[in-house]
Amino acid sequence: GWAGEGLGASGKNQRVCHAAARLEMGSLWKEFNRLGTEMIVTKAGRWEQEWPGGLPGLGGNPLPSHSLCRRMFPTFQVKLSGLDPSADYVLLMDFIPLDDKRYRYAFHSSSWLAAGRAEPAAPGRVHFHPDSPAKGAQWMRQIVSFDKLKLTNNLLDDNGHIILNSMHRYQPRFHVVFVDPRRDSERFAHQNFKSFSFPETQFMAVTAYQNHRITQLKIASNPFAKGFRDGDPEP
Amino acid sequence: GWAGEGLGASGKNQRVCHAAARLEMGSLWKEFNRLGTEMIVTKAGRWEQEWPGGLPGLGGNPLPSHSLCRRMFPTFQVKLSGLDPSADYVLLMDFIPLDDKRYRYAFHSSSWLAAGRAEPAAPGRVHFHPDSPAKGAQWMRQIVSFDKLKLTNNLLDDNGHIILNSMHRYQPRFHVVFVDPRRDSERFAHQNFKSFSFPETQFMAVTAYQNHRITQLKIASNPFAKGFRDGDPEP
DNA sequence: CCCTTTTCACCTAGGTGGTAAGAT
DNA sequence: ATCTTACCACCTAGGTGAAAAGGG
Repeated sequence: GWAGEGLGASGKNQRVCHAAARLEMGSLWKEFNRLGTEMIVTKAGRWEQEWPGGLPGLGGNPLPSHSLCRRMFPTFQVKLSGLDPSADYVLLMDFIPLDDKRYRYAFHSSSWLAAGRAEPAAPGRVHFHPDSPAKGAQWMRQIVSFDKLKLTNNLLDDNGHIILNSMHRYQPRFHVVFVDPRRDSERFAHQNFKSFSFPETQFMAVTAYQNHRITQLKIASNPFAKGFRDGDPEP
Repeated sequence: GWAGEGLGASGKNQRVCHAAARLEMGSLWKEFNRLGTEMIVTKAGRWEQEWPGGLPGLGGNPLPSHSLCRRMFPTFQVKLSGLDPSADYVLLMDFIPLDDKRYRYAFHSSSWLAAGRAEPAAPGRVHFHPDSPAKGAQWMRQIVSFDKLKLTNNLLDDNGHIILNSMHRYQPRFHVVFVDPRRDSERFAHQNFKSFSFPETQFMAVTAYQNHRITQLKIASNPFAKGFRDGDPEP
């Protein structure tokens, strides 16, 4: 029989097997997905700002006022339920290649075309939600937002950002991990997490927007892009 | 003898008895303290923004774009050492009245005068550092900054801010609390924390600055007040 | 008179896509 | 030709003390 921590029918720990995640802003994600979501990736963590050959008289590098790496928009946000309110959980995200292709955008037909095999995959990083670890009760209290997550195409990034290849497609994944207090918790690692993938959140990584309708939807829906909106304000 | 968790000579748990905290920006604190540090307290959490009698046609209150409660300047920041890197700690602050007096500022003599007994003390709140709980290693890795801590004179504040009486003197206190994993940890609560008070951080709560030299030092040293600086820039 | 509240211009800090130049 | 980078104006968000208005 199963002793100690109870296991659900799925072979998962009871602390995670009932966990459920609802994607927030689902209609916005679907609107982007219908057009083919694009997410900007840039280089420029701190190291990028070094003077090419060093510059005498200046101690250290002129650090940029803010990191130039880009967040996702829409932001990945979920409403959680089914957690044990008093148990500890870590929440994290990763990004998996949707295929092994490289793409290019055909402007004349306004469509994406496969253009060869994928480049070598970047080191597979994960992004821990900065509030981790926290109790189930706290995670379920309100929407969990991954708005600190940043994307880069810099293979040498040392700021812990998510590294993606431009012109490749990705599927964001979301993981709920129960922090098992048992001494030999490693033995149960495979039972202690539950993962979620929302197909409407898949996207193409780009260094500049290709599809003009994506650009327009970003401008229309991202508050930080308000400066590029034409007249017609809609409240 | 002492069984289980070891206790130091102080009767404190070994996890906290070696903890040490160094106040950051000590010279700036001392400069303020020499003049008599003042900290602004305001009302205006969200509830303050309600329309007096309610306004038809508007769903809910017009929430302010940002809370009007004020942070401390200088910010209370410490560098920690002597923690157990792998143990969990909660860090928090509270504020204790330095005496039972009310004060007024005599402009002619540029000095503070006692002016009667203290008003009833506000409910004694604490401010948990938002990264709590975290491992000793993480707390010790870099300076711990209480820059999210906000002060208010609103006795009915429901945003969890620190409530202080204007024209009263306070001593900030800093507490390191070991998160005891034992079932009966309540029994050891008195052994599991260590507190720190830095005399140079004591201050007078005010609704508007009284001492002009304090105002000038705030303007000179707080980046957010740069707009009020006269010429002479000093890098 | 003393103290508090409100509103404001002016900052810090950082998230947008546009644009032109650069790289391959 | 295609893709990437650097810099920019223009936003959001929010932390300053000044000044005027308000209240006892």
